[in-house]
Amino acid sequence: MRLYDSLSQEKKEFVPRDEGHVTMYFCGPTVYNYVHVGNARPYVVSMVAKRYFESLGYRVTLVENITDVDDKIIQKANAEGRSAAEVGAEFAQAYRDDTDRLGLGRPDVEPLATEHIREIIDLIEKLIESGHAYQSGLDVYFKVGGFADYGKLSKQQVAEMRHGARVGVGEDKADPLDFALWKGAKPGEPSWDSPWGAGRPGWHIECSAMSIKYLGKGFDIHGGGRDLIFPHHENEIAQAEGALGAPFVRFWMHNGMLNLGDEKMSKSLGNILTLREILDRYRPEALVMVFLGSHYRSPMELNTEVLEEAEQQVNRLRNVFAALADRVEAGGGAAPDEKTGATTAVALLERVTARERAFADAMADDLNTAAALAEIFGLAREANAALAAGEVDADTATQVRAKMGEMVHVLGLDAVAGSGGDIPVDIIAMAEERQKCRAARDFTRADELRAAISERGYEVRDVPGGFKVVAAK
RNA sequence: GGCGACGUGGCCGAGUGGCUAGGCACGGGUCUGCAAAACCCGCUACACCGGUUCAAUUCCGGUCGUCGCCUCCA
Repeated sequence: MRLYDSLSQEKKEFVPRDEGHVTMYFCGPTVYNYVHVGNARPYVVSMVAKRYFESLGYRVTLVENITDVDDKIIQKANAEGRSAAEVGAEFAQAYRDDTDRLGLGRPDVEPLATEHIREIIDLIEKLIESGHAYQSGLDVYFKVGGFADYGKLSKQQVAEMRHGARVGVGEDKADPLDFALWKGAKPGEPSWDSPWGAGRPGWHIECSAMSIKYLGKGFDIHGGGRDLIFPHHENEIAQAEGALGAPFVRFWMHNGMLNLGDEKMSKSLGNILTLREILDRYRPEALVMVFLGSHYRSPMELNTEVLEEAEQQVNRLRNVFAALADRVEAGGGAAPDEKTGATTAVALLERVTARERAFADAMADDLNTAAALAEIFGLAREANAALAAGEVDADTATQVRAKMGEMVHVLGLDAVAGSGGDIPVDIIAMAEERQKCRAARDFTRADELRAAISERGYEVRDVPGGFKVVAAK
């Protein structure tokens, strides 16, 4: 496959460092509150990438950190009279709960900064020994001027950056561009013992320390939002390569930002910004669908329109899976056909093969999920058409369903292939009652029953020889 | 000011030097007691101005506009 690397700014052929094993690290959220819906994008991108690599037969180790110590967490804790650890733990769990609802599974490792203080201190010591860092008062800073490649990821000129650089209060840096590796403890702050006294790690160092710990030097893919390119990832490179004396990462993968500026969203729904709120209003797979609909590197709109549209797209895929399942359940062969005859099922399987290939090509081209998704929709139309024509036998339906199931699985849309859950018996009873009314041509009563079923969140459809009840949403 | 991305049909959004993206919405039809689902048909675009080319939405230059980053925001 070919993967875009933000450092070289080009698509490159992706071959893992270790044969058969892909190593990935993504920057997760800082948990000072419920996560913003924007935090869901790198999570979804990384999980889909993992699934894709797995579909190619690779073993994948995906590490995604959770930053549970930083200024905002401390601020919130102090404002609420709680400990920073308590606030961090609460929202780290909320983050896991929220992303769990997306149904994509969990990264292989989700390290917390506070549980890796030892590794962080070790890395800082290495940087001091190699002359890349220095102690100043109770703080330790990285010496940017001593790292020749500084700026290579963000394409910034060090001299230019120096113009606008600010130095915060209480900081005593040799160069305004130097950044904190270790911050001496101030009153009311959580701290850990270190060779430089009690303090806490700077933001960037945890990712260098933890990614190296779990994935080693020169691992395959390091990802996160574009906005992290500078300073976060630039600094990670400086720290890691300064300490390792070797390349840190092989591919830098950055997802585009979400555009939430749509006034309709804020007007009608009151500024939905947290992932939690979105998931309370829309099916999780609809949000995943929205993410898949645009390329991961592109900026993306997120508003009520696109979410509602995605709900429709989810319905469409659900329907075709349900139709295939029904065909399988019905069993038997295809209805004899006048023109196309027995070859139609074969033709459909050929379409499946062609679509699978196009799907694979799209994903192999820098994870083009939008194009891959188009293949699934195309196949949905073809399968529906063949089903409607009665040209699909149960065996073919089984195969088509399995192949489509594999495709939606790679994209993390397993939910659309599911049975949709059991229909409550009383709903079934109402639908049966309705059938009797229809048979008796009591359409008024039949329509009342359908309305009642609809109010319970289900939809009854008349199909040849009976009826079908589906969850409305 | 510096770095980077981007301007596609009613909306979202892929992609390409000449060949239908896809979805949603909309209109017409088939089916149907009604409806839904599904299928068929229609809707055919590429900011603007130059240039290169037999041919540009697709390459090059410029203009206008939008967005992200430029010290701690995915």
